[in-house]
Amino acid sequence: MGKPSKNGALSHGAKEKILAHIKNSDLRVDEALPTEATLMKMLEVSRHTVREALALLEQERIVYRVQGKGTFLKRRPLQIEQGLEKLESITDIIKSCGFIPSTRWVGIEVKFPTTKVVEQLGIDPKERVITFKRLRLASGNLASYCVDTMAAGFFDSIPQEIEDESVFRYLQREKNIYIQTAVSYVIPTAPTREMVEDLGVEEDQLFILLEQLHYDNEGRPIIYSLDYFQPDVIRFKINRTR
Amino acid sequence: MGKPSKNGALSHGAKEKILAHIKNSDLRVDEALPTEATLMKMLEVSRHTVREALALLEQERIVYRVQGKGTFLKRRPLQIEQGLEKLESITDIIKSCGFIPSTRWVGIEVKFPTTKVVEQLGIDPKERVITFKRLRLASGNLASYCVDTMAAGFFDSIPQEIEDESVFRYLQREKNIYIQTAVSYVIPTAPTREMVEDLGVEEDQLFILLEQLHYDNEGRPIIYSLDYFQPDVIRFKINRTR
DNA sequence: AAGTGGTCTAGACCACCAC
DNA sequence: TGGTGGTCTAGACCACTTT
Repeated sequence: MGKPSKNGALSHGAKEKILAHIKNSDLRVDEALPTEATLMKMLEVSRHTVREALALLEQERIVYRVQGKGTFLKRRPLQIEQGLEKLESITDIIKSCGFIPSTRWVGIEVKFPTTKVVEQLGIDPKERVITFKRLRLASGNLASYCVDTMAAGFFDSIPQEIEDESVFRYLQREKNIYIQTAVSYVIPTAPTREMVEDLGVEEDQLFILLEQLHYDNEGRPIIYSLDYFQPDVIRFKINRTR
Repeated sequence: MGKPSKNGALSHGAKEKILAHIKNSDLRVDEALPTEATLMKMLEVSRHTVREALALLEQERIVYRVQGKGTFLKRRPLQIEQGLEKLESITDIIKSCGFIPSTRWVGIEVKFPTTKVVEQLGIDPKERVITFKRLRLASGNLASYCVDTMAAGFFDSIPQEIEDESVFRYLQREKNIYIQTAVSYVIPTAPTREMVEDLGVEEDQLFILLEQLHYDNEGRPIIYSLDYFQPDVIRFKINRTR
């Protein structure tokens, strides 16, 4: 019981048990959780493990802790919706909005990179890049137009495989590259000529352009993307913290 | 030396020493830091403290860790600019963009709340709210138009005091309320009629509207605000993480 | 097999809060 | 003064990577 078993299993399990306790005991907002000493006995783990579990709950904004007083249930618990600060594939964003994601391919191009792409991805100008242009649909409605560019070397062949799958998942599965962070610029914009002419978008429809550079867990730039979102369909939320 | 002294001093100090070591030893990107065992000896602290320090450096995206291999210097270290996911007062945002912040007051109103405000702030419809309307300037240029609404009870008198000071700092100093988080919606928008007529804004200028609800550290909603930003002046960046 | 980071235990003292 | 969370030490075993 007290032995360390799998990686992280104990503190994660402790967190879940504390969550269950919160629900079972019908704890209200701003009421105190059991003390750390109590939780040690309840869960039969060390104080360190209890504190790890509480740290997880604090990170998820479910509780707050006050030195000398105790640990308390935070307001609006379990309503923590993901915001833009959380990096998700667009596939997942659409899913979590309650829609069914689908993709309409506009085109795949393999060519030499523009200077902008060379600068952003830090690759050799003589190395080819691959560009995906896709429309992302949420339950059939246009949600966004996405242009993703990365080194062509990531794809051994023209990928029939990605069909409707997230590029994130493809890179992790096939290339063991984990996209961890992105730096995004938010730009309000009117649709490009290409979008009006080829995609039949209204000219006076406002879009949000996310210009993004995606990095893996070691900090290497991997994907440069331009995503034009229709704010009527996808509502942009950001959880900001000091 | 080995005694716990002030709160967090040791692990924080250890972090700073590791940072200094990174600079002194001219460590390059993707090169390994000293192992945890080595750092224990170097810094004369326990492994737990070393790991706390490394966890801080990892959170700040300065290093990454790989089980079984080591801890490595991340790419683009120390280039971590703040993005929108970091909640700052607009005063501070403008400062950190390298501009000199100033404020032009448009008006202060004390009145009964609209239903939207009642719902958002969760206050009594019979309780008065105070609304600040301000233009925020960055080195003289219009950066944003801000409409902030909160319970009038936070202000004992009509505040001459806030003059050019951030509302955040006022609330902390006078009311011991620490604004910790905000939930923001990003909406691309054309200027309102009020902005065109009263403030002389161009009609075809696109704005980003941030509709925000600010919470204190215990999760209580405190400020409801509408901020219209001119994206030409303030560039919106978000650091996204999985 | 050796070395590295990941997790867990047991025990200690400190800083802050309420009584 | 006693209780609470915050930090630190010492020691152990586990999981993953490299030799």
